[in-house]
Amino acid sequence: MTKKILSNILDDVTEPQREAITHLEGPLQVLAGAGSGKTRVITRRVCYLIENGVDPYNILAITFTNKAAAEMKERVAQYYSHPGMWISTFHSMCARILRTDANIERLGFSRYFSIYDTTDTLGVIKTALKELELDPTHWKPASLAATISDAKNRLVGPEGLLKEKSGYYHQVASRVYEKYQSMLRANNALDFDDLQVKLIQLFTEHHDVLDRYHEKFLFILIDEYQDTNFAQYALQRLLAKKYRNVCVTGDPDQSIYGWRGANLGNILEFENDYPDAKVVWLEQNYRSTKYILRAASELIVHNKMRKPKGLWTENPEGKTIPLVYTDDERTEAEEITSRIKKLSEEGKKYSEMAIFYRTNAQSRVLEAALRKEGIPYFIVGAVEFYRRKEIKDILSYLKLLVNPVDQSAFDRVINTPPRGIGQGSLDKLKAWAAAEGTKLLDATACEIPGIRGKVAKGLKSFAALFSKLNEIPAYPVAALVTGILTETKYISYLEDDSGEKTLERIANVEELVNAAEEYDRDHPDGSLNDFLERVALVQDIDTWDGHTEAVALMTLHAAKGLEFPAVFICGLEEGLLPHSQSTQTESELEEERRLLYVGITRTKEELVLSHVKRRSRFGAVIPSIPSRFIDELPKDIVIEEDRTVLTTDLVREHKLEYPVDVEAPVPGERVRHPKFGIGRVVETTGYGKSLMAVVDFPVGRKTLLLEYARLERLSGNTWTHK
DNA sequence: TCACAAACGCTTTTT
DNA sequence: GCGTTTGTGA
Repeated sequence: MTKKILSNILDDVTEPQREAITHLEGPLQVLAGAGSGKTRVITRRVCYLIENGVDPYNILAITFTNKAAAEMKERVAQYYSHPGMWISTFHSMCARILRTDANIERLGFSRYFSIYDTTDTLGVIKTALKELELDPTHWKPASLAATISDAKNRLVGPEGLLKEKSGYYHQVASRVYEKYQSMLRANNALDFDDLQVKLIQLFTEHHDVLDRYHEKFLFILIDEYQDTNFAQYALQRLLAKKYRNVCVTGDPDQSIYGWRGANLGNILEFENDYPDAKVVWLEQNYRSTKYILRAASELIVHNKMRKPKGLWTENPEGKTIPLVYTDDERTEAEEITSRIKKLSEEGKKYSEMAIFYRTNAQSRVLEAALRKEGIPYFIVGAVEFYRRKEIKDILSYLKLLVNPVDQSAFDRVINTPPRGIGQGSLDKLKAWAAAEGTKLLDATACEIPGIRGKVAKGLKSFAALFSKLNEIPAYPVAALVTGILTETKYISYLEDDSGEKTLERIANVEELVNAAEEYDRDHPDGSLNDFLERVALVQDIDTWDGHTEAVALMTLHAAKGLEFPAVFICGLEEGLLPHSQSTQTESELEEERRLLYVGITRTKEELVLSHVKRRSRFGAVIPSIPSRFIDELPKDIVIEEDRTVLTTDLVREHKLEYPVDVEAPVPGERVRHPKFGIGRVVETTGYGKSLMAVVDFPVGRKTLLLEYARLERLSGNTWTHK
């Protein structure tokens, strides 16, 4: 029996794959080219470990998405049941360890901590700014959030931030950072980054805990290692320190999360960290046709910072790659749609096709075109379900029940549905609670000086509501959610709003009840806490099962790790791909190139690229320049199909509906911007409403739409733009 | 306090 | 061009 499985595992693999699968102890690095059977190698290796007597309980596998984790579980289960084996993302693993064995209590939090998403984080930062009496129009909460997140991912604290960077901005950022952290602590909440930071802190400060996990995770596998950031790298080093049985897999050419702190160096320097590491290269591609692979390879060799590799395939040559050129994004969408229809008529399923784009904003037009033709589609990462207002409202009630000091959740529900409690009364309540040392939640049941009448009644009703909700058991979750809906009359609150979204909102709330029911069914020994944690850590991609009979629409980032027989990549234009915000440094540009590389290599058989002559952006029409990456693709297999009707002259002669009434600044001219200060104009593009200027400011290079940017001319007269 | 309108700022990618 | 924030009046 055992023999049979073993032969199964090694039956259909190539020599390099076998080497990786059968490597038992010591560090291992698998450099796996796109489509080289990496997932198969990882799952087979897990099986092989179990086969050789390793207890699944002692294996930790880290994947990039929950979806990938679920798939791996399923695949391993074909061979073995794997009780006790951990397959999860970094973030889920961190949350899970922190909540176990009173671990997080050692760091001064309770195990009922809330996990804050981007929206919650932004809210806390805004409150922090208010308390520090800083102007949020000048100190952008989003930018501060990014600075803080970046620091955390490098394991730099507020003091560290102050030390490493001079300048007023970082002084302020450091203060906000500190305030933000103390507020999170008061709320018993961790943000996404904290999950990792706190676990590292726990491991560093409490060696007994780390020792325990050394003995548990004897074998560690980390996938998509090229996209790990410094904190994740530190976790890897800590966890693998004792037994060094760490296997990392990845492809430097597919590193696309540099902007999120991912460090390509982690994968490039694995051999320095572990000089005795076995290195296996997987270079045979099983996914794509020869043409597709050649297009991808010829593109990626333009990256200078890279280890060269020779990806090859025995697959057939395949079809050439059309590069469709149309007038605008609408005709582009129509062209794609009609090709999808044609493929469908030829027998391809909709679920075998995907459209990739650089920015989410591009999905709207595509969606409209698909809907018009009645083609089913699924958008990965539209407005994420769990980030919607109505869903966050209900979840906030749940969060507050689990974690009564969660102020973010409190702020959200105190007047939702409306109870006549406005900002003024809320401030009074908070001040009083702080002075009395009372919990905010308890304060709602108290007599507050200065609060009478309608507001006092509203507070009382909230207190009564909450004690009622507290009587409902926390599990099953679905019953509690239904209880909240009934007691708060949430549905009729939604119905009071006569807007167009009302029906959709109600449907969403019902969907949440379904999700809770599903959770209860799948997790008989679950808990509300666990449900909330899963919800907080869902990724867009997780909600897509891949079996639905629909065309998949997603960003190039979301496409990582997937494959489709037919792929459309649209918007191959300067400013979009590469994106205008990512062309300042060579490494940013190389990441953009890798992004297109990832997109191309998702394709099995048919690839269609497209770009347009002019595109709407910020509501204005802007002429587009073909992406520089187009020139880097092999001309004999990437064939342009010009479907444009408008001539360039028509565009130039302003036959379009917008007027030309903006006087352009001249390159070299000095200008002042209300936020960025004084800068020098580098170049101008477009005309009329779409006139833009590229300006170098002390804070960096910015592209500004002149109609909106309040640019002031420093030399000579002020020009007017109406 | 809340509803509505006007102004604003903005889009890169996400755990 | 849109969703969010801010300002105004009842």
